[in-house]
Amino acid sequence: MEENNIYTFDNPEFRETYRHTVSHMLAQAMKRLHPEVKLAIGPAIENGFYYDFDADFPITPEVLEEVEKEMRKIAKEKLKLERFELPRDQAIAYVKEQNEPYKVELIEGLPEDAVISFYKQGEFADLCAGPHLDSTGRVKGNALKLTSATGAYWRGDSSKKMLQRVYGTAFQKKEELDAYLERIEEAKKRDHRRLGKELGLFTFMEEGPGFPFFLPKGMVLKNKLIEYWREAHTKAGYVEINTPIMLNKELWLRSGHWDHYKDNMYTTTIDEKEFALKPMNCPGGMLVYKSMPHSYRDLPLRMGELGLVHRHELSGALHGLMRVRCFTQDDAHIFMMPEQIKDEIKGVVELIDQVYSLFGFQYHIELSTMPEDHMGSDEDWAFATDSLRTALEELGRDFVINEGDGAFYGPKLDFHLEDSIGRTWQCGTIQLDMQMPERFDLEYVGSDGERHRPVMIHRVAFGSIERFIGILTEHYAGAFPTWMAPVQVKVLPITDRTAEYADEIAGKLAALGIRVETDHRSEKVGYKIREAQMEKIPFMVVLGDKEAEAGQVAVRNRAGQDLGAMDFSVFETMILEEIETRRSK
RNA sequence: GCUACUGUGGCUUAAUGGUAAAGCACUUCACUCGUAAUGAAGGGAUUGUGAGUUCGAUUCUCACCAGUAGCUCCA
Repeated sequence: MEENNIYTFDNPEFRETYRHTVSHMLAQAMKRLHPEVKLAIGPAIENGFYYDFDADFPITPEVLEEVEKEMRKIAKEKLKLERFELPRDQAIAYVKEQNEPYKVELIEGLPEDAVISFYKQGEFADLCAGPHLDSTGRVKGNALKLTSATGAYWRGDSSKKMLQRVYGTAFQKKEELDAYLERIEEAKKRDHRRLGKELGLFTFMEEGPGFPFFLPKGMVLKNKLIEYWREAHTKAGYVEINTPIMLNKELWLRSGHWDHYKDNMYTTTIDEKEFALKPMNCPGGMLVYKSMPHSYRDLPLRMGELGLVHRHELSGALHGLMRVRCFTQDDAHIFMMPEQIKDEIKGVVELIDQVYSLFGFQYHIELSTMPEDHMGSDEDWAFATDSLRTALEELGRDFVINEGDGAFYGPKLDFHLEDSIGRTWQCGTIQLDMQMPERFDLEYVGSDGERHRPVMIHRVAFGSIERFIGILTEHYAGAFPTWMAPVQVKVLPITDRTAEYADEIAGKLAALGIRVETDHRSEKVGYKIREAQMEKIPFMVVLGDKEAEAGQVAVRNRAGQDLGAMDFSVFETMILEEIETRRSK
């Protein structure tokens, strides 16, 4: 409009500057009310900002409220933000004088010749590279909110002191803040933990923290996903195996897990020998490969396994189905000759894309490179990493690089899906592994009659079936497509006179393999519809005297549309077509 | 694991230093009804577990267990 629109939240840089300034106001307000609190850092983040404090009292919701009030006051004071610079040693002296040890540490981490900038607003000045708004008066006091206070390690290092992090968000208009808070509330309604309970999909018990219990309806989801998985993988030329969930220590020593992953493994002693529950499926797969000789003609050998793995995750990391201590990986190990790597990787990327597309998911790919704790030579890592990168480039796929985040045995491509409140979860992964075949001394006989070492890809598409179900639940807000819906049709007789006819229709549907329930309670049809609706059942079949007489069915879908009375055969064709094509809308 | 918080019938919530209230769900009865809640009656909790303070605790304190938010870590 009259002003240049670079000063609106449509401009990400301005949004960041604005929220960064608000985070300084947060620090200023905190210092005014609690001068003894030490300041750490306070950046703008995705949906707001935070500031880390070292306070010797808990920052409770009451404290947040007071601080928030003070922040509004600071906005009203319209304090000018002024930048000033100091040479490094003077800067250190300055923050020492202010008694801010974390700031001292920050500056000491900067180069000798650095010029250090500060921003001053009223009585408060903070170390900062900027940029900032020119005045706290630009900040809309009633459109800012401190949302929570939690712990966070200094410099993200769990061996360092835990500070208290205050999260907040800020907008230019109160309506924008309200809309944002509303969105968060809406997202909570589709939280898979809540829906999982409401819809009777799965549950957790105190007796098994982090170990999900699947209820009959959740089991349908799991089985339908597996059914689809088998179908897609058979078509893509995979075979399937199954290996034990518990194997002896020697195997885990050999695979390297005992040295690199033991902290996360459940171990036990049987007949004075140590065993471990598998945290990954690969070693079992290696043994299967080794159990028979292989020719180059058999390669690539794509060996799938729905493997149940156990990992002792930290208690604080558990999160519904998204982060559990035992889960089913839709794993596969592909053994091949080095020249087959690129094409195989492309094939897997396309298979994963096909799976995610079925559900209409948005996702992004990350390429994770060599971590500090790793096995194998730098050359092997470079070759493997390059194969992954080239495959993606040839497919024209975008990806981001995640430096040093690979598995200890190889680099990987990770596929990340978004949940209902915008958090991303790693699901699919493709890991190139040049160590495991070496460790297990895997071989194939080449066209030259000589023995050669195969290369291996380790990959998952769903990632964890449990996590995938969690994400699907949020994605569909519990209204699963008909092909996987735990109950596909609910038959609702209007009066007892049509009870028998309802049973007949339900019987016909069941005979077609359709998951059907009948509501025989003596309630009004409106009530029965309401319940079926809340259970998010795709189709309701309402049966009254009219339908019974005409031998028809009156169909209603969960979108609230009354599709009217139709012959059973018409409904049958419609629903079967929807199921067979796995239509998601 | 760390920091903070939470824990009341199946679910959602209320209340109090003097042994718990409501709605939904459930059971029964009546009603036999046309596309998002018919009415009535009834059963069901020793307030996560253990210990302490107290004449008395579900309420206060401590420990443990589980969960929530985030950090660290990860599919």
